[in-house]
Amino acid sequence: MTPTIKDIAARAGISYATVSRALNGKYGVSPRTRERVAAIAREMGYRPNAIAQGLVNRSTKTVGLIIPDISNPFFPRLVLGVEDTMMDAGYSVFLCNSNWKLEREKNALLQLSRKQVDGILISSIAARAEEIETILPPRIPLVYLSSYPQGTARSCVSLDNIQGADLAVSHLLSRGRRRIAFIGSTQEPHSLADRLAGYRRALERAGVPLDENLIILGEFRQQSGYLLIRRLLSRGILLDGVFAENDLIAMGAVQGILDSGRRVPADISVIGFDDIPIASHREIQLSTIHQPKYRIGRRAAEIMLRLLTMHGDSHPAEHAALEPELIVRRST
Amino acid sequence: MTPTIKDIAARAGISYATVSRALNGKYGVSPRTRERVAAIAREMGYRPNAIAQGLVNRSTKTVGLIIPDISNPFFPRLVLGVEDTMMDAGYSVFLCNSNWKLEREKNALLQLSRKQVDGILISSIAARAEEIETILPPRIPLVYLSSYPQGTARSCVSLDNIQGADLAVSHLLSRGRRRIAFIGSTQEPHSLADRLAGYRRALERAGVPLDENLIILGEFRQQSGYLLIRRLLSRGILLDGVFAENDLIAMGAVQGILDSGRRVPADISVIGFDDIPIASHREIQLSTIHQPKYRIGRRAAEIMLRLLTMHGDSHPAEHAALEPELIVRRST
DNA sequence: TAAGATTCAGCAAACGTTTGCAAAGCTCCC
DNA sequence: GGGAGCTTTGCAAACGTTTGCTGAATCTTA
Repeated sequence: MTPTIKDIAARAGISYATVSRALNGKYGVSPRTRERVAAIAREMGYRPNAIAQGLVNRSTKTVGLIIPDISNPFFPRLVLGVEDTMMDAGYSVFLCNSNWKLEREKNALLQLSRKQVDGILISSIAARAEEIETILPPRIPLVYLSSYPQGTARSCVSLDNIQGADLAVSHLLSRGRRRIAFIGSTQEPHSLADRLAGYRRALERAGVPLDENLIILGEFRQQSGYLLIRRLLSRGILLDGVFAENDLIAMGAVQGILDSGRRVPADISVIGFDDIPIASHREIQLSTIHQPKYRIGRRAAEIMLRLLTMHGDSHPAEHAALEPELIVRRST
Repeated sequence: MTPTIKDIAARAGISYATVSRALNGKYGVSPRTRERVAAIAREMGYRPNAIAQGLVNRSTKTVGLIIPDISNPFFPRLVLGVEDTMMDAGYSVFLCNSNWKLEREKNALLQLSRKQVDGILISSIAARAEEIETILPPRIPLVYLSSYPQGTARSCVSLDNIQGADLAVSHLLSRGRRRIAFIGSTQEPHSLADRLAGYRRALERAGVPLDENLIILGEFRQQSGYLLIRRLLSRGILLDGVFAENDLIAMGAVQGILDSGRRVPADISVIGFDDIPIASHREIQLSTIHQPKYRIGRRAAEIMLRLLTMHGDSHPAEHAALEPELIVRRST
């Protein structure tokens, strides 16, 4: 059995309350006993039981991080950003993958609240805040990152998606493209809405008429981009540009375009979103909107830490909207 | 405040012991009170406090997962495999990134043991088992995945690295290559040793003399592969094949070779290891040794679950060595 | 109807900590 | 030498559960 505070107390011939105080550097312990306790603790290989501490302190030094899918290349650096900063602050993080399912997201929220996490960071796929926030006790710190539901009063860290989409589409327009398809995913309703809004805004500002036939939706996967663009092209619909809601879709679209005998970017320019690592690869060179994934994670974690230390006094929600950045590469 | 078992008891006018038994389906509660308790619990939105349960049950339904770097494309699917299966079994998982540093790995181990995790899965960079196993209380279930230290008596799930390297190098030999460089990383000593052993074995069997100048080491990064191969080529060392310890290095090597004016695979064939997602991309087409990352994760988690339910009675270590699979693509 | 068996519920201890309060010991000064 | 005032320590409750033991109530059976 691993030694407890009582074992140390017994060995030192003092009460375990004193041991606790000595170990925690609390006021009211003589330097002599403090040292003695420290020595014995070291010798016995004592490790504080964080569960017991959590029970009495009502704080577990633990947060939950919910994302759709760690194997999607957008998320690893986001997660790393969170993990690094939380770790540095002495917190552990529970990672939960929702697999793009609201049910699993809710379930993760439930499990995390049972586990008494001190806070939750979530890249949510929920469309509306009530869908998930009602699951949680109202005072638990919650920070959205990268994607958040409509109508939330909680802190968010994300890119300005409207602006980003606008940037992407404007770039295509500046390349003389006029028939620009939008290929998106229904998996993240709120991101979709924003990026679609940016798409519309850019077209409108340029005076290019919107063609609803050019808007098609699937999933955030390469396969999806491939199939959707092929279907579009095979229906004989004219287009000279594609704005994909993420890079995976964009890459699939590029393949689909090539496979249908057209050239990229000569015939059709393609731009994605996210700037996942592979997009910059020499053989791929996908134009895209850069998202500073690690920074988003770090920033969200920093906000979380602030909420955590504020210890309940008024939660002024912080909405950090990072600036999107256009990355022009070979595909446009 | 979230309601506790006592609040329910008060509301139902019974002792909280009975509530506990009712909620847990324990023997000795009449159907009537059982139902009443369930109803009240539901109505009050009761959530069992897993921390309190953990304290008395001495089990937290939580495991730790330590990997070097989630942003390395090898790990996400591994992590997903673990997370999915542990989640299904009702466990939560703490994710820790060691950033390839032994110190951080040890620190994660320490934190996890403080947090009273029921078990630990680790993709360790430690060279020898003592370096890390001495940190842990001896009875805690520990499973290595993908990479493990020398001299451990714990369960492991990994590819047969020697066999995999042999396969890769034999493939290059079968393509008529005789001057085959090995580009590896010092970051995982044990994997390195095995893959180097496989490299040697294949050469020896083919009667091809080993040239120590062809063995160079750096890190598991693309950049590293690029720089190392360029250095090699610029020194005028002849070679017609490269076996890289992982795909990232291999991809860097391919770039380096191209940039120095040689062709792949015409002048120099390149094969990697891992089969990360990008390796199969149409524009990349890297030959490699496939690692079933998700399956490794799942398998390790399954072993963990078995250890967890065996509840301490004799830990027969299980060493699962999965079969490597050669994937031939354009780079060879 | 009474004794024995069975069902149901409550008491209290335990898990490993932290911490408010009280007691004990010491120093110091008059 | 006797308090005052301070420092050091201990006692015990608390955090939210689970569970062994005991007792009360109910049911069986002869």
